Amino acid sequence: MKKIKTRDRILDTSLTLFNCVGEPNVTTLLISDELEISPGNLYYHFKSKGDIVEELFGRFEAEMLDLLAVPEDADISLDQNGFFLHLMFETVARYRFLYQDLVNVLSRYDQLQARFKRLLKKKTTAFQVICESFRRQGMMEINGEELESLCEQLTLTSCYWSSFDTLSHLEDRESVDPGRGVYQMMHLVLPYLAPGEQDEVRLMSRDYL
Amino acid sequence: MKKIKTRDRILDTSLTLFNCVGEPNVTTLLISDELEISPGNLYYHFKSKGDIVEELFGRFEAEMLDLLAVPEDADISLDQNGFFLHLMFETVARYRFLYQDLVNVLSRYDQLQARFKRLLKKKTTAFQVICESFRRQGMMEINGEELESLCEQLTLTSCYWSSFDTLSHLEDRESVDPGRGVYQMMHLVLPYLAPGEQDEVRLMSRDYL
DNA sequence: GTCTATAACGGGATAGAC
DNA sequence: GTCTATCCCGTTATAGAC
Repeated sequence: MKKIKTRDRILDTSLTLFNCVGEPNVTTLLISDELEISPGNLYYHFKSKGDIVEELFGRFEAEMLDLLAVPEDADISLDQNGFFLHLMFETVARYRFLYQDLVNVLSRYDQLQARFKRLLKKKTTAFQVICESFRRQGMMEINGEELESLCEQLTLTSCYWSSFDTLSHLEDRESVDPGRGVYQMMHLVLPYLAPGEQDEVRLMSRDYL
Repeated sequence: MKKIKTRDRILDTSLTLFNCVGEPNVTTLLISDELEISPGNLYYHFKSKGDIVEELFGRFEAEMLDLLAVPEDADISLDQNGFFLHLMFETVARYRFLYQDLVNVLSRYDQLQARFKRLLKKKTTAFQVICESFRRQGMMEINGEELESLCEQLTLTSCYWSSFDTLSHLEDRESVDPGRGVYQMMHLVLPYLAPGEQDEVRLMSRDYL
Protein backbone atom coordinates (compact mmCIF):
# COMPACT_ATOMS: atom_id res chain seq x y z
CA MET A 1 0.00 0.00 0.00
CA LYS A 2 2.79 2.37 -0.88
CA LYS A 3 1.52 5.80 -1.80
CA ILE A 4 2.46 7.25 -5.16
CA LYS A 5 5.04 10.00 -5.04
CA THR A 6 3.78 13.52 -5.73
CA ARG A 7 6.35 13.95 -8.44
CA ASP A 8 4.92 11.04 -10.40
CA ARG A 9 1.37 12.13 -9.80
CA ILE A 10 2.28 15.51 -11.30
CA LEU A 11 3.66 13.81 -14.38
CA ASP A 12 0.64 11.54 -14.79
CA THR A 13 -1.90 14.29 -14.32
CA SER A 14 -0.01 16.64 -16.61
CA LEU A 15 0.05 14.03 -19.34
CA THR A 16 -3.68 13.45 -19.03
CA LEU A 17 -4.46 17.16 -19.12
CA PHE A 18 -2.06 17.81 -21.99
CA ASN A 19 -3.74 15.09 -24.03
CA CYS A 20 -7.23 16.28 -23.16
CA VAL A 21 -7.06 19.99 -23.82
CA GLY A 22 -3.68 20.50 -25.44
CA GLU A 23 -0.41 21.39 -23.76
CA PRO A 24 -0.62 25.13 -24.47
CA ASN A 25 -4.00 25.34 -22.72
CA VAL A 26 -2.77 23.67 -19.54
CA THR A 27 -1.45 26.08 -16.91
CA THR A 28 0.63 25.08 -13.93
CA LEU A 29 -2.29 26.26 -11.83
CA LEU A 30 -4.65 23.88 -13.56
CA ILE A 31 -2.31 20.98 -12.92
CA SER A 32 -1.90 21.74 -9.23
CA ASP A 33 -5.62 22.39 -8.94
CA GLU A 34 -6.44 19.03 -10.43
CA LEU A 35 -4.06 17.32 -8.01
CA GLU A 36 -5.34 19.40 -5.11
CA ILE A 37 -1.86 20.58 -4.26
CA SER A 38 -0.54 24.13 -4.20
CA PRO A 39 1.24 25.72 -7.16
CA GLY A 40 4.25 26.21 -4.93
CA ASN A 41 4.38 22.51 -4.28
CA LEU A 42 4.42 21.81 -7.98
CA TYR A 43 7.39 24.13 -8.36
CA TYR A 44 9.17 22.33 -5.57
CA HIS A 45 9.19 19.20 -7.71
CA PHE A 46 9.76 20.81 -11.10
CA LYS A 47 11.59 24.04 -11.65
CA SER A 48 9.40 24.92 -14.64
CA LYS A 49 6.51 23.75 -16.75
CA GLY A 50 8.98 23.03 -19.51
CA ASP A 51 10.68 20.52 -17.25
CA ILE A 52 7.47 18.55 -17.01
CA VAL A 53 7.10 18.53 -20.77
CA GLU A 54 10.67 17.46 -21.24
CA GLU A 55 10.44 14.63 -18.76
CA LEU A 56 7.28 13.37 -20.44
CA PHE A 57 9.02 13.61 -23.78
CA GLY A 58 11.89 11.63 -22.36
CA ARG A 59 9.54 8.82 -21.41
CA PHE A 60 7.97 8.88 -24.84
CA GLU A 61 11.37 8.86 -26.50
CA ALA A 62 12.56 5.91 -24.43
CA GLU A 63 9.48 3.86 -25.22
CA MET A 64 9.75 4.64 -28.91
CA LEU A 65 13.46 3.88 -29.15
CA ASP A 66 12.80 0.60 -27.42
CA LEU A 67 10.03 -0.22 -29.86
CA LEU A 68 11.97 0.87 -32.94
CA ALA A 69 14.92 -1.43 -32.30
CA VAL A 70 13.88 -3.74 -35.13
CA PRO A 71 16.45 -6.45 -35.94
CA GLU A 72 17.97 -5.79 -39.36
CA ASP A 73 18.12 -9.33 -40.67
CA ALA A 74 15.18 -11.10 -39.07
CA ASP A 75 12.31 -12.60 -41.05
CA ILE A 76 9.37 -10.53 -39.94
CA SER A 77 5.93 -12.08 -40.26
CA LEU A 78 2.74 -10.23 -41.06
CA ASP A 79 1.54 -10.97 -37.56
CA GLN A 80 4.65 -9.50 -36.02
CA ASN A 81 4.25 -6.45 -38.19
CA GLY A 82 0.66 -6.04 -37.04
CA PHE A 83 1.74 -6.30 -33.44
CA PHE A 84 4.48 -3.75 -34.03
CA LEU A 85 2.03 -1.28 -35.57
CA HIS A 86 -0.38 -1.88 -32.75
CA LEU A 87 2.22 -1.03 -30.12
CA MET A 88 3.39 2.01 -32.01
CA PHE A 89 -0.08 3.50 -32.30
CA GLU A 90 -0.72 2.74 -28.70
CA THR A 91 2.41 4.63 -27.66
CA VAL A 92 1.72 7.58 -29.92
CA ALA A 93 -1.83 7.79 -28.58
CA ARG A 94 -0.56 7.90 -25.02
CA TYR A 95 1.57 10.95 -25.83
CA ARG A 96 -0.67 12.47 -28.45
CA PHE A 97 -0.33 15.97 -27.01
CA LEU A 98 3.07 16.13 -28.68
CA TYR A 99 1.57 15.60 -32.11
CA GLN A 100 -1.50 17.74 -31.74
CA ASP A 101 0.42 20.99 -31.69
CA LEU A 102 3.74 19.77 -32.93
CA VAL A 103 5.18 22.98 -34.33
CA ASN A 104 4.11 24.99 -31.34
CA VAL A 105 5.47 22.55 -28.78
CA LEU A 106 8.75 22.00 -30.60
CA SER A 107 9.23 25.73 -31.06
CA ARG A 108 8.90 26.46 -27.36
CA TYR A 109 11.08 23.61 -26.15
CA ASP A 110 13.63 23.77 -28.87
CA GLN A 111 16.01 21.13 -27.54
CA LEU A 112 13.22 18.65 -28.24
CA GLN A 113 13.24 19.40 -31.93
CA ALA A 114 16.41 17.53 -32.77
CA ARG A 115 15.39 14.56 -30.67
CA PHE A 116 11.99 14.41 -32.32
CA LYS A 117 13.56 14.47 -35.75
CA ARG A 118 15.85 11.66 -34.78
CA LEU A 119 12.82 9.61 -33.82
CA LEU A 120 11.17 10.35 -37.16
CA LYS A 121 14.24 9.16 -39.00
CA LYS A 122 14.39 5.98 -36.97
CA LYS A 123 10.74 5.35 -37.66
CA THR A 124 11.22 5.58 -41.40
CA THR A 125 14.24 3.31 -41.17
CA ALA A 126 12.27 0.76 -39.17
CA PHE A 127 9.59 0.65 -41.86
CA GLN A 128 12.27 0.21 -44.47
CA VAL A 129 13.78 -2.69 -42.58
CA ILE A 130 10.38 -4.34 -42.32
CA CYS A 131 9.64 -3.90 -46.02
CA GLU A 132 13.06 -5.22 -46.95
CA SER A 133 12.33 -8.27 -44.84
CA PHE A 134 9.01 -8.79 -46.61
CA ARG A 135 10.75 -8.45 -49.93
CA ARG A 136 13.43 -10.95 -49.01
CA GLN A 137 10.75 -13.42 -48.05
CA GLY A 138 9.02 -12.95 -51.40
CA MET A 139 5.97 -11.47 -49.76
CA MET A 140 6.36 -8.01 -51.26
CA GLU A 141 7.28 -6.54 -54.62
CA ILE A 142 8.25 -2.91 -54.79
CA ASN A 143 10.92 -0.79 -56.46
CA GLY A 144 13.28 1.57 -54.69
CA GLU A 145 11.51 4.78 -55.46
CA GLU A 146 8.16 3.48 -54.34
CA LEU A 147 9.66 1.95 -51.24
CA GLU A 148 10.97 5.31 -50.16
CA SER A 149 7.68 7.01 -50.84
CA LEU A 150 5.77 4.30 -48.98
CA CYS A 151 7.97 4.44 -45.89
CA GLU A 152 7.67 8.21 -45.67
CA GLN A 153 3.93 7.82 -46.00
CA LEU A 154 3.91 5.27 -43.20
CA THR A 155 5.88 7.62 -40.97
CA LEU A 156 3.57 10.52 -41.72
CA THR A 157 0.49 8.44 -41.02
CA SER A 158 1.86 7.04 -37.79
CA CYS A 159 2.34 10.61 -36.57
CA TYR A 160 -0.81 12.30 -37.64
CA TRP A 161 -3.50 9.68 -37.93
CA SER A 162 -4.89 9.99 -34.45
CA SER A 163 -5.11 13.78 -34.58
CA PHE A 164 -6.74 13.55 -37.96
CA ASP A 165 -9.13 10.87 -36.81
CA THR A 166 -10.36 12.64 -33.71
CA LEU A 167 -10.72 15.80 -35.74
CA SER A 168 -12.64 14.44 -38.68
CA HIS A 169 -14.87 11.88 -37.01
CA LEU A 170 -15.94 13.55 -33.81
CA GLU A 171 -19.63 13.43 -34.67
CA ASP A 172 -19.85 9.94 -36.14
CA ARG A 173 -18.53 7.80 -33.31
CA GLU A 174 -17.52 8.78 -29.83
CA SER A 175 -15.00 6.06 -29.00
CA VAL A 176 -11.47 7.22 -29.74
CA ASP A 177 -10.77 4.10 -31.76
CA PRO A 178 -6.99 3.85 -31.68
CA GLY A 179 -6.95 0.86 -33.99
CA ARG A 180 -8.25 2.59 -37.07
CA GLY A 181 -4.76 3.90 -37.67
CA VAL A 182 -3.37 0.39 -37.83
CA TYR A 183 -6.01 -0.46 -40.42
CA GLN A 184 -4.93 2.53 -42.47
CA MET A 185 -1.25 1.60 -42.21
CA MET A 186 -1.96 -1.93 -43.38
CA HIS A 187 -3.89 -0.63 -46.35
CA LEU A 188 -0.92 1.48 -47.37
CA VAL A 189 1.26 -1.60 -47.61
CA LEU A 190 -1.43 -3.81 -49.13
CA PRO A 191 -0.98 -2.99 -52.83
CA TYR A 192 2.65 -4.02 -52.79
CA LEU A 193 2.11 -7.43 -51.22
CA ALA A 194 1.88 -10.71 -53.08
CA PRO A 195 -1.73 -11.88 -53.69
CA GLY A 196 -1.78 -14.44 -50.89
CA GLU A 197 -0.42 -11.97 -48.38
CA GLN A 198 -2.92 -9.38 -49.53
CA ASP A 199 -5.82 -11.57 -48.48
CA GLU A 200 -4.18 -12.27 -45.15
CA VAL A 201 -3.65 -8.58 -44.43
CA ARG A 202 -7.18 -7.74 -45.56
CA LEU A 203 -8.46 -10.18 -42.97
CA MET A 204 -6.11 -8.93 -40.26
CA SER A 205 -6.99 -5.32 -40.90
CA ARG A 206 -10.71 -5.99 -40.35
CA ASP A 207 -9.97 -6.50 -36.67
CA TYR A 208 -8.97 -2.88 -36.44
CA LEU A 209 -12.15 -1.39 -37.85
CA MET B 1 -0.16 53.90 -57.84
CA LYS B 2 -2.89 53.34 -55.30
CA LYS B 3 -1.56 52.65 -51.86
CA ILE B 4 -2.57 49.45 -50.12
CA LYS B 5 -5.05 49.85 -47.32
CA THR B 6 -3.73 49.36 -43.81
CA ARG B 7 -6.38 46.78 -43.11
CA ASP B 8 -5.10 44.58 -45.91
CA ARG B 9 -1.52 45.14 -44.95
CA ILE B 10 -2.37 43.90 -41.47
CA LEU B 11 -3.89 40.75 -42.92
CA ASP B 12 -0.97 40.08 -45.23
CA THR B 13 1.68 40.64 -42.59
CA SER B 14 -0.21 38.58 -40.04
CA LEU B 15 -0.44 35.68 -42.46
CA THR B 16 3.27 35.84 -43.17
CA LEU B 17 4.16 35.96 -39.49
CA PHE B 18 1.71 33.21 -38.58
CA ASN B 19 3.22 30.95 -41.20
CA CYS B 20 6.77 31.78 -40.17
CA VAL B 21 6.71 31.39 -36.43
CA GLY B 22 3.29 29.90 -35.70
CA GLU B 23 0.10 31.74 -34.83
CA PRO B 24 0.41 31.28 -31.05
CA ASN B 25 3.83 32.92 -31.07
CA VAL B 26 2.66 36.00 -32.91
CA THR B 27 1.46 38.82 -30.67
CA THR B 28 -0.53 41.81 -31.80
CA LEU B 29 2.47 43.86 -30.82
CA LEU B 30 4.72 41.92 -33.15
CA ILE B 31 2.33 42.46 -36.03
CA SER B 32 2.07 46.21 -35.51
CA ASP B 33 5.80 46.40 -34.99
CA GLU B 34 6.48 44.66 -38.25
CA LEU B 35 4.14 47.04 -40.06
CA GLU B 36 5.57 50.02 -38.22
CA ILE B 37 2.18 51.08 -37.01
CA SER B 38 0.96 51.42 -33.42
CA PRO B 39 -0.88 48.64 -31.60
CA GLY B 40 -3.79 51.02 -31.18
CA ASN B 41 -4.02 51.44 -34.91
CA LEU B 42 -4.20 47.69 -35.34
CA TYR B 43 -7.11 47.56 -32.92
CA TYR B 44 -8.82 50.31 -34.86
CA HIS B 45 -9.03 47.95 -37.83
CA PHE B 46 -9.67 44.70 -35.99
CA LYS B 47 -11.42 44.41 -32.68
CA SER B 48 -9.30 41.41 -31.65
CA LYS B 49 -6.52 39.13 -32.76
CA GLY B 50 -9.12 36.42 -33.21
CA ASP B 51 -10.82 38.56 -35.83
CA ILE B 52 -7.66 38.57 -37.90
CA VAL B 53 -7.40 34.81 -37.67
CA GLU B 54 -11.03 34.39 -38.60
CA GLU B 55 -10.79 36.66 -41.60
CA LEU B 56 -7.72 34.79 -42.84
CA PHE B 57 -9.55 31.54 -42.32
CA GLY B 58 -12.45 32.94 -44.32
CA ARG B 59 -10.15 33.61 -47.25
CA PHE B 60 -8.68 30.14 -47.00
CA GLU B 61 -12.13 28.59 -46.81
CA ALA B 62 -13.36 30.51 -49.85
CA GLU B 63 -10.35 29.47 -51.93
CA MET B 64 -10.72 25.86 -50.92
CA LEU B 65 -14.44 25.68 -51.56
CA ASP B 66 -13.84 27.18 -54.96
CA LEU B 67 -11.18 24.62 -55.69
CA LEU B 68 -13.17 21.66 -54.34
CA ALA B 69 -16.17 22.25 -56.59
CA VAL B 70 -15.29 19.24 -58.75
CA PRO B 71 -17.96 18.35 -61.34
CA GLU B 72 -19.57 15.01 -60.42
CA ASP B 73 -19.88 13.49 -63.86
CA ALA B 74 -16.93 14.89 -65.80
CA ASP B 75 -14.18 12.72 -67.26
CA ILE B 76 -11.14 13.87 -65.34
CA SER B 77 -7.77 13.34 -66.95
CA LEU B 78 -4.55 12.56 -65.16
CA ASP B 79 -3.26 15.98 -66.14
CA GLN B 80 -6.29 17.71 -64.68
CA ASN B 81 -5.85 15.72 -61.51
CA GLY B 82 -2.22 16.77 -61.31
CA PHE B 83 -3.20 20.39 -61.76
CA PHE B 84 -5.86 20.05 -59.09
CA LEU B 85 -3.39 18.59 -56.61
CA HIS B 86 -0.90 21.29 -57.44
CA LEU B 87 -3.40 24.05 -56.70
CA MET B 88 -4.53 22.40 -53.51
CA PHE B 89 -1.03 22.10 -52.10
CA GLU B 90 -0.30 25.62 -53.11
CA THR B 91 -3.34 26.87 -51.20
CA VAL B 92 -2.63 24.78 -48.13
CA ALA B 93 0.96 26.03 -48.11
CA ARG B 94 -0.21 29.63 -48.20
CA TYR B 95 -2.26 29.08 -45.05
CA ARG B 96 -0.05 26.50 -43.42
CA PHE B 97 -0.23 28.17 -40.02
CA LEU B 98 -3.68 26.62 -39.65
CA TYR B 99 -2.30 23.12 -39.99
CA GLN B 100 0.84 23.54 -37.97
CA ASP B 101 -0.99 23.87 -34.68
CA LEU B 102 -4.36 22.64 -35.70
CA VAL B 103 -5.75 21.48 -32.37
CA ASN B 104 -4.53 24.58 -30.60
CA VAL B 105 -5.90 27.01 -33.16
CA LEU B 106 -9.24 25.27 -33.49
CA SER B 107 -9.62 25.06 -29.73
CA ARG B 108 -9.15 28.79 -29.24
CA TYR B 109 -11.37 29.89 -32.09
CA ASP B 110 -14.02 27.28 -31.69
CA GLN B 111 -16.41 28.49 -34.36
CA LEU B 112 -13.74 27.55 -36.86
CA GLN B 113 -13.85 23.92 -35.88
CA ALA B 114 -17.12 23.07 -37.60
CA ARG B 115 -16.11 24.92 -40.73
CA PHE B 116 -12.77 23.16 -40.85
CA LYS B 117 -14.42 19.79 -40.52
CA ARG B 118 -16.79 20.66 -43.35
CA LEU B 119 -13.78 21.39 -45.52
CA LEU B 120 -12.23 18.06 -44.63
CA LYS B 121 -15.38 16.22 -45.61
CA LYS B 122 -15.56 18.05 -48.91
CA LYS B 123 -11.96 17.21 -49.60
CA THR B 124 -12.54 13.51 -49.10
CA THR B 125 -15.62 13.68 -51.30
CA ALA B 126 -13.67 15.45 -54.03
CA PHE B 127 -11.08 12.68 -54.03
CA GLN B 128 -13.86 10.11 -54.22
CA VAL B 129 -15.38 11.87 -57.21
CA ILE B 130 -12.03 11.92 -58.96
CA CYS B 131 -11.38 8.24 -58.30
CA GLU B 132 -14.88 7.33 -59.48
CA SER B 133 -14.18 9.22 -62.67
CA PHE B 134 -10.93 7.32 -63.16
CA ARG B 135 -12.76 4.08 -62.55
CA ARG B 136 -15.50 4.92 -65.05
CA GLN B 137 -12.85 5.63 -67.66
CA GLY B 138 -11.21 2.28 -67.02
CA MET B 139 -8.07 3.91 -65.72
CA MET B 140 -8.41 2.65 -62.17
CA GLU B 141 -9.36 -0.56 -60.47
CA ILE B 142 -10.24 -0.47 -56.79
CA ASN B 143 -12.88 -1.93 -54.50
CA GLY B 144 -15.12 0.08 -52.19
CA GLU B 145 -13.26 -0.58 -48.98
CA GLU B 146 -9.92 0.36 -50.45
CA LEU B 147 -11.38 3.42 -52.13
CA GLU B 148 -12.55 4.75 -48.81
CA SER B 149 -9.23 4.06 -47.16
CA LEU B 150 -7.36 5.69 -50.04
CA CYS B 151 -9.45 8.86 -50.04
CA GLU B 152 -9.03 9.31 -46.32
CA GLN B 153 -5.33 8.82 -46.78
CA LEU B 154 -5.28 11.46 -49.51
CA THR B 155 -7.13 13.89 -47.26
CA LEU B 156 -4.76 13.26 -44.38
CA THR B 157 -1.73 13.72 -46.59
CA SER B 158 -3.03 16.93 -48.14
CA CYS B 159 -3.38 18.38 -44.64
CA TYR B 160 -0.18 17.31 -42.98
CA TRP B 161 2.40 16.77 -45.66
CA SER B 162 3.90 20.22 -45.62
CA SER B 163 4.24 20.32 -41.84
CA PHE B 164 5.76 16.88 -41.90
CA ASP B 165 8.10 17.75 -44.72
CA THR B 166 9.46 20.94 -43.20
CA LEU B 167 9.87 19.10 -39.92
CA SER B 168 11.67 16.02 -41.14
CA HIS B 169 13.86 17.46 -43.88
CA LEU B 170 15.08 20.71 -42.46
CA GLU B 171 18.75 19.71 -42.60
CA ASP B 172 18.84 18.02 -46.00
CA ARG B 173 17.55 20.76 -48.30
CA GLU B 174 16.72 24.33 -47.51
CA SER B 175 14.10 25.05 -50.20
CA VAL B 176 10.59 24.48 -48.86
CA ASP B 177 9.71 22.34 -51.84
CA PRO B 178 5.93 22.50 -51.97
CA GLY B 179 5.69 20.04 -54.81
CA ARG B 180 6.97 17.02 -52.95
CA GLY B 181 3.48 16.63 -51.50
CA VAL B 182 1.99 16.28 -54.96
CA TYR B 183 4.52 13.55 -55.67
CA GLN B 184 3.47 11.73 -52.55
CA MET B 185 -0.23 12.04 -53.37
CA MET B 186 0.33 10.63 -56.84
CA HIS B 187 2.22 7.69 -55.42
CA LEU B 188 -0.71 6.90 -53.16
CA VAL B 189 -2.99 6.52 -56.16
CA LEU B 190 -0.44 4.79 -58.35
CA PRO B 191 -0.95 1.16 -57.28
CA TYR B 192 -4.61 1.24 -58.18
CA LEU B 193 -4.14 2.59 -61.71
CA ALA B 194 -4.05 0.51 -64.89
CA PRO B 195 -0.51 -0.28 -66.12
CA GLY B 196 -0.46 2.36 -68.85
CA GLU B 197 -1.65 5.05 -66.52
CA GLN B 198 0.89 3.98 -63.92
CA ASP B 199 3.73 4.80 -66.26
CA GLU B 200 2.18 8.14 -67.12
CA VAL B 201 1.79 9.10 -63.47
CA ARG B 202 5.30 7.93 -62.67
CA LEU B 203 6.58 10.31 -65.30
CA MET B 204 4.37 13.16 -64.16
CA SER B 205 5.34 12.71 -60.54
CA ARG B 206 9.04 13.14 -61.36
CA ASP B 207 8.40 16.81 -62.06
CA TYR B 208 7.52 17.26 -58.44
CA LEU B 209 10.69 15.87 -56.97
C1' DG C 1 -6.75 56.91 -39.37
C1' DT C 2 -3.15 57.02 -36.45
C1' DC C 3 -0.83 57.87 -32.29
C1' DT C 4 0.62 57.33 -26.98
C1' DA C 5 -0.37 55.74 -22.72
C1' DT C 6 -2.24 52.64 -19.84
C1' DA C 7 -5.60 49.52 -17.91
C1' DA C 8 -6.73 44.71 -17.12
C1' DC C 9 -5.67 40.17 -17.05
C1' DG C 10 -3.41 35.77 -16.83
C1' DG C 11 0.29 32.69 -16.38
C1' DG C 12 4.99 31.45 -14.82
C1' DA C 13 7.76 31.46 -11.14
C1' DT C 14 9.78 32.68 -6.28
C1' DA C 15 10.06 33.69 -1.11
C1' DG C 16 9.50 32.29 3.13
C1' DA C 17 6.49 30.28 6.83
C1' DC C 18 5.00 25.81 8.54
C1' DG D 1 7.15 18.38 1.34
C1' DT D 2 3.68 21.44 1.35
C1' DC D 3 1.45 25.78 1.97
C1' DT D 4 0.17 31.00 1.15
C1' DA D 5 1.28 35.12 -0.68
C1' DT D 6 3.14 37.66 -4.04
C1' DC D 7 6.05 39.28 -7.82
C1' DC D 8 7.01 39.79 -12.54
C1' DC D 9 6.15 39.92 -17.06
C1' DG D 10 4.01 39.56 -21.60
C1' DT D 11 -0.22 40.09 -23.99
C1' DT D 12 -4.68 41.75 -25.14
C1' DA D 13 -7.40 45.48 -25.42
C1' DT D 14 -9.17 50.36 -24.51
C1' DA D 15 -9.16 55.60 -23.80
C1' DG D 16 -8.47 59.68 -25.49
C1' DA D 17 -5.37 63.11 -27.88
C1' DC D 18 -3.92 64.50 -32.60
